[in-house]
Amino acid sequence: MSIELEPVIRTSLSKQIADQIESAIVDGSLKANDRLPTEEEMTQRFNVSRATIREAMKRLAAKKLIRSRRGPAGGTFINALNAAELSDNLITATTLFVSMNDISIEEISSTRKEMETLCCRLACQNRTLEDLEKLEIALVHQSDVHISAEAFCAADVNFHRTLADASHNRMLSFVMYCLIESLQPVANMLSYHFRERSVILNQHRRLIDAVQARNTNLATAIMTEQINYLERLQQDAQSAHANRHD
Amino acid sequence: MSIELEPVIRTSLSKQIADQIESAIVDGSLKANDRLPTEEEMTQRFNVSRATIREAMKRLAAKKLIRSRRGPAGGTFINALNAAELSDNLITATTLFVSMNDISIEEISSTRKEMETLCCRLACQNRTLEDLEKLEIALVHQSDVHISAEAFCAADVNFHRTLADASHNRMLSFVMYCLIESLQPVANMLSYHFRERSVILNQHRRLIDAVQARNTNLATAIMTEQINYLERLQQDAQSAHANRHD
DNA sequence: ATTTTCTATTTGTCATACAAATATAAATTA
DNA sequence: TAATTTATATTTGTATGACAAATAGAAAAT
Repeated sequence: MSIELEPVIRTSLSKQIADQIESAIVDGSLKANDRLPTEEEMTQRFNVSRATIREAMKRLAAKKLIRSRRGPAGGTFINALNAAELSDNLITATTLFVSMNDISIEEISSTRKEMETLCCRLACQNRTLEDLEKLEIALVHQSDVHISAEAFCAADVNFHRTLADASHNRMLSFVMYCLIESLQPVANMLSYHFRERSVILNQHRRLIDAVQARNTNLATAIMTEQINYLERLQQDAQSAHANRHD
Repeated sequence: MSIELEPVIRTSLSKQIADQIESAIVDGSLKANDRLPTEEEMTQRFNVSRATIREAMKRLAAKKLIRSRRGPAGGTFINALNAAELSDNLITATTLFVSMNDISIEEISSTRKEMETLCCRLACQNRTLEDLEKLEIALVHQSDVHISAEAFCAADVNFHRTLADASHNRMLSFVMYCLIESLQPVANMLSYHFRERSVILNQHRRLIDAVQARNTNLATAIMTEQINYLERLQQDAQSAHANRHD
């Protein structure tokens, strides 16, 4: 027989259920802090076992779309997602993308350069006194000579995030979080050396001043200088590493 | 008694297991297409029930980190993640971010404008003949007058993605996927009207020609024109909507 | 009035069984 | 012999039932 049979799509029940609920969240029929039915109720509603319901819930929990609590007033609730939580997801995804697809330093670096200079332009335009204060605080933290390499890196991420926030464009901030994190391995490497630390700190000092003065050209120039500097350092480290293996 | 007791952190077992495996993927100890032990083996390895292992697996599956297949040569495998699959995750996150945080049209639009013009610049520099062919095909699909509004939107997303890919910067492509999708509701709205469709199609036509001629200024100008056009349309629609409720 | 205890509810985990898919080996057929 | 079919073992998918742990609110005791 040569009848063309539709290939039966067999998606697991837990995925189907998770997808249904996710759609309901995205299209707004389920709102933040809404409570889902209990697992027991859902077994009846969807006519599947509790194990299946639970697997569906874990799928949603992995995306931070829901949270669960035990007890009488407990249950499963839709999460209100802020930028920090969501960017967590983005960062894992971006990190994996970079490592699994062999994205070159140049690709990351050039994208980041363009976007960070965009942040600088907007920060010069839109920065408030509060933004300047936050940048100063971030720089003070990063300037502490006693902090570990990890702490220096975290402080560096924080400085760049603060700068992104000063653009007063939340969409841009959101996207920047990925990129800042993606170039972090470099900073991680170099922060062991105090000489490189001071170069970075000096650039950040001048960057704040330029943003304060709303000097866009100067600010973008300093940012470009920093990212070029980081790119060069990483390339040097890579070629040194390659030579060791010859 | 006033002893300071460490608050016992009680993370669910399934989350702990999922996190362990995710770390192993991120740090490279688990590579693409590696096979995880069978669920039965993992119950023994982690000393938990199979249900718990399965909940952990579903958490990873939700992030597309693993895939599973039944049967003797089946099992659970680490996924090789390409941009398209990962951007799926990003798009949900971005869509939720935009809807839950009331990100304004201006914020999305200005970010997209900057980044799409960046794509144009790089596309003019780096485009190959293959890229041009792909853009032509994308435009042909979008030009079909018989397609539905949804299909027109999908074709529009495809065109902009193809343009992003023509930049030959995969990091940039990756980030662009979020933004293209974020402005999609607008396109969705206007694609019902054939007059607006033809405006978009005309802009795309000129865009391809400009990229082919490597005319950066012209390409970026057309892109800016399109995004401004979309922004204006959405603002008009919003104010019309607001007036209805006065 | 305050504290303690009880109780009911809900998620978290475990154990076992069977269904469904599927690759490989074995048996059958042309 | 070669191709096809059938059996078999393996692995994930689903169902069921039970109990543990957390916890909010009611009831009881102080």
